[in-house]
Amino acid sequence: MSVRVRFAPSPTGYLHVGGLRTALYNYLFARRHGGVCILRLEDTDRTRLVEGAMEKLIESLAACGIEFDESPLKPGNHGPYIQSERLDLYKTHAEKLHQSGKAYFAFDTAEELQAMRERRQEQEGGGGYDRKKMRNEITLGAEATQKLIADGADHVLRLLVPENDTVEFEDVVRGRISVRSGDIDDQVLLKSDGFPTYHLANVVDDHLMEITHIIRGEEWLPSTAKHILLYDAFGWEAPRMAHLPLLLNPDRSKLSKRQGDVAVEDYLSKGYLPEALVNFVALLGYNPTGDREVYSMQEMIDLFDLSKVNKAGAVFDLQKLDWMNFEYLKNLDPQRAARELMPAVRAAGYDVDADYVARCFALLRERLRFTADLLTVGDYMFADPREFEEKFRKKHWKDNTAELVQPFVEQLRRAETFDHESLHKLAEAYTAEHEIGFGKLMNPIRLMLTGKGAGAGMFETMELLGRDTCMRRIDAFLGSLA
RNA sequence: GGUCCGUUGGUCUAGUGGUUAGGACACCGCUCUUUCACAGCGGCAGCACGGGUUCGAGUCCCGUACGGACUACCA
Repeated sequence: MSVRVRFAPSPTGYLHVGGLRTALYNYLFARRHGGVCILRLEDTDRTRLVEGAMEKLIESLAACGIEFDESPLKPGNHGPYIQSERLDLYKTHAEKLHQSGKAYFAFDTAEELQAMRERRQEQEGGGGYDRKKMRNEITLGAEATQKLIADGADHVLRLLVPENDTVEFEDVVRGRISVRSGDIDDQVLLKSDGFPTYHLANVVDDHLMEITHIIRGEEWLPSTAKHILLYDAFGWEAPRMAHLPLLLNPDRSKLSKRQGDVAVEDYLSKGYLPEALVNFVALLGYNPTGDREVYSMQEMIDLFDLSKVNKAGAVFDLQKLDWMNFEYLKNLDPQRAARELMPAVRAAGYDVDADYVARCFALLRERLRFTADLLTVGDYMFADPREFEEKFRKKHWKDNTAELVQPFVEQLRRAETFDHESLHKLAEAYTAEHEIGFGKLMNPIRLMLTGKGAGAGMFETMELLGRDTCMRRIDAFLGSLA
């Protein structure tokens, strides 16, 4: 049987980084095994609909290189792929469950349920839905139940959980898990608005869509027993389960908005490269080899092994993300960087072309954290410096510096060629002749040309800037001293 | 409270009975050097605890502690 997996987010309006990892593992697993990866939208909560959420989700996923074989935008043979368009399916399956005596109707109000919970908490130290004491098909009988429904009473359908049973299943990452059925609540399957709950919709869809492996976050582990019960009730075989460890805040609680960014789009708009984010997130709770950190998508696919996924949650460490991003930044194609930078370059009013920006990026990339830093870290590549760092100036510009540098400046003005190699030779000859250290000459030049004490090699910088710009800046600086 | 799950340096991890417990981030130091970076080299630091099983346990079993998730007509 060929592998079919799905990523099934609810449309909250953004893609959570934890969701990104879940989607990624599903994608990797499918690709690794020549299977199919499906995107299904779980929008059964009508109170939490967000406009345009699906498009955003798909966009973020696509930006990270995750594409689906079947999705709402690319239907296959198992559609529809949006749960709100599958209501009839849930209804007919719920009916089957009711007819076979595996589920029953209930009429309790929210207040009654609340009161019941408080009572059980106090008197019995907890417990789920008390089916023998509440208003439902079991206490009321079939006839009264039918009449109530016919009269239009609000009702839900609940799963009749067997009393003395043990639910067991094998999780790919956690091994055998077993739960006593007595500890499982009579879960609501159909809500009073006619929509299914997650549990029903999920099970019905996974079966109908012929999902072979459910790969999802650990927060679903406690619900899985309920789902197994549902598969049993339908007489279906359950897919293989794999519950991924949670992504954690630094304080080891579940990764949340309160403690930082959780949306993929937040990271992308801050300038993290999607490849880096994906690589980073892939290694949270998993490492295919243990002695490497950087993997291309193809390598991750080739090496992916679900059984190697860790059991413990992993802290989302921004410092390591930064490092990972830098690893990708160092190898980023300068032309691509330039392309992404051009709008900002134009907006800043700099009259340079993409090729120049690309060369600047190649020169300065090792001093950037994000691509966009080029415009600040390397501002002097685009405009003459207006300010000169006081500390650097004090340290490298002494009373006799102008005098010492003057002849070299004239050599620069007349130099036959202005490429970095000949400039380097020129400077070497000059410092040798005047018996001064290299820094004595180059630091003042750096100051005059860039205004700051941090930057790429001076000769490469000068070559890129060009002679006219260099001389203009030097003359301006020297002129301002008088 | 109950149920379930987890626990290798500060963080991410490799490790499936015999290793001087490996790698990475961060941190510290050194080297390189025209600045800042990069790079290279070195250092700090770990198997939660207690019992078993075994000739031998980070690895297997039990317990304890700690942590987390779940406990909705949300997903």
